[in-house]
Amino acid sequence: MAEEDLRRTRLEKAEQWRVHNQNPYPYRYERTHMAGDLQTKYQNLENGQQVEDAVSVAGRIVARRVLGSVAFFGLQDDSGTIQLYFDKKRIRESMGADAFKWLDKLTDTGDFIGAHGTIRRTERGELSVYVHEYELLCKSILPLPSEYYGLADVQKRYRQRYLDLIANPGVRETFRKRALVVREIRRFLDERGFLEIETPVLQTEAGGAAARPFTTHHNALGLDMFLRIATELHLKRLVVGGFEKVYELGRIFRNEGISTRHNPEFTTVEIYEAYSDYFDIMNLVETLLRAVAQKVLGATALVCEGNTIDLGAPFRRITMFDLVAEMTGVALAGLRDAEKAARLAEEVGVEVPAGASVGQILYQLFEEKCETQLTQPTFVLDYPVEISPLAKAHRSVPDMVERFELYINGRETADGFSELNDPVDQRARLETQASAKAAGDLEAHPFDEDFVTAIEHGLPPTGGVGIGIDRLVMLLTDSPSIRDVIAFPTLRPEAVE
RNA sequence: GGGUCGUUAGCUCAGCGGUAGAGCAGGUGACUCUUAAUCACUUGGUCCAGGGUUCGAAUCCCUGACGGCCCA
Repeated sequence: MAEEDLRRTRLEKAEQWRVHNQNPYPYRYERTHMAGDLQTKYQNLENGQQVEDAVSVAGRIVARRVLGSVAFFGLQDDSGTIQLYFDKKRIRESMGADAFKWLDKLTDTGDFIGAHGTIRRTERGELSVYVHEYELLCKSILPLPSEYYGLADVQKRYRQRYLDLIANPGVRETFRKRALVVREIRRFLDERGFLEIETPVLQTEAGGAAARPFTTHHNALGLDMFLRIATELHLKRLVVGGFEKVYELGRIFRNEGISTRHNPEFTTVEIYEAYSDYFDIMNLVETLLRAVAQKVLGATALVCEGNTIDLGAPFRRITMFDLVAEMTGVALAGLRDAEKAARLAEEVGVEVPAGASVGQILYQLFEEKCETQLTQPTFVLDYPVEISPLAKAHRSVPDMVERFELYINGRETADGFSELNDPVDQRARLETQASAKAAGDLEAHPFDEDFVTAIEHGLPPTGGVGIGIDRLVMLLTDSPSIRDVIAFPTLRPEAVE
């Protein structure tokens, strides 16, 4: 039947309720119990047994089976499902002659209903509310996806996520876990004395990461502005200002392609701690991830994409030099001759652009040959200075900085460093970035004078890290696409006629 | 951005050059313990859009839209 006809049929049913003096859109319902709690409470009730405990439940009708003088409805609420058992005789006695007929003729799956009755487990073992009285709470006028097949159309799942949530069990669970992850991270940090401070989303310079920003415009100021691509530069200003432990968990925006691992808006938590270096921060991250997994999954081992991943064991820590040497056989440590490094890279099949430095070649080897193979949690240490303009120079290795990235299941999950607090070095690094930007590098960092000024006032020794919440949730829920962990992922609008 | 696959009833899908189909949902009727209830009858289509080839196109070709997957 055409959608228009289905809608009309249901609108007529709504009208019939009005004719019978029932508002199909009433204002409230006095619910006493949740479906999931009842399932737990009466799990030992035997088939065919009933108790006289009075309950009122409310939710969406997700299944309907009317057998003539008896009816079974599946009711879904936020906590789970429970069956409603209607007996024509009983409904007639408590609600009048036509009440059972209305139930049969004027309700559909998708409607919301409230039901008051007693508890009974049917002969066939389904826990039910044996209904005395029911009340329509909302007449829906569009049909639900198939109860049996669920909703498979990927586009529809993302564009009409509410249908996905109703029809596909597991989707709700993913978003529930996401909320737990966020809550646990905040609890973990708050408990350790970190302060969450919100920093601007609208900025006149979008810095703190190598990425292209979204642009927007402030009308009253007549000013083009950018959406933030990181929270780093403002959080460090707060450390300059004397907040020694700060973090922000929130949305950032990067104007880049969309893939199973990238959404233009995504969530990170950035954490800064004064008087710490990147080793302290690695310890913090390791403890944090373990605590989150324990809270959300009840375990520190998990399975993602068929890989068993152990967050309980100490995370491996290895320098990028050593890792590249181990996985590709190319040993670049101590090498200063870029041309020789390029030849070594090409021998293992990695093409490097002309003029690339040893550091850039190292990083390229790492990206192409190592990254995706890091299944178990691995901190990769010490990055080339060229690609890390906000990290502090390495205390013992020239041309490198004290930076780590955490890889889990082949995906970058966290990025942290001993923060650069030498103002002269910081100014020079950003000047280099600004020249690259002027020369056409769209992802180069902009020069942020105000930030450099803050650093000139003195940033104590500080360690910091950013953790990708979306990727962490993907890991913990075994979701293959970032769209599975973002309720409303970015999609092109459908064509309008 | 490139390659590739997909888009047919409200949902899930078949049909792949000769009158658009099935199951579920919907409608009518039967049925007092169903579980994808069952049984009978039945309504429902811009076959993503536009162009082309053909006596004839959901089907073949081209262009476009949106999406999945792989690659960058």
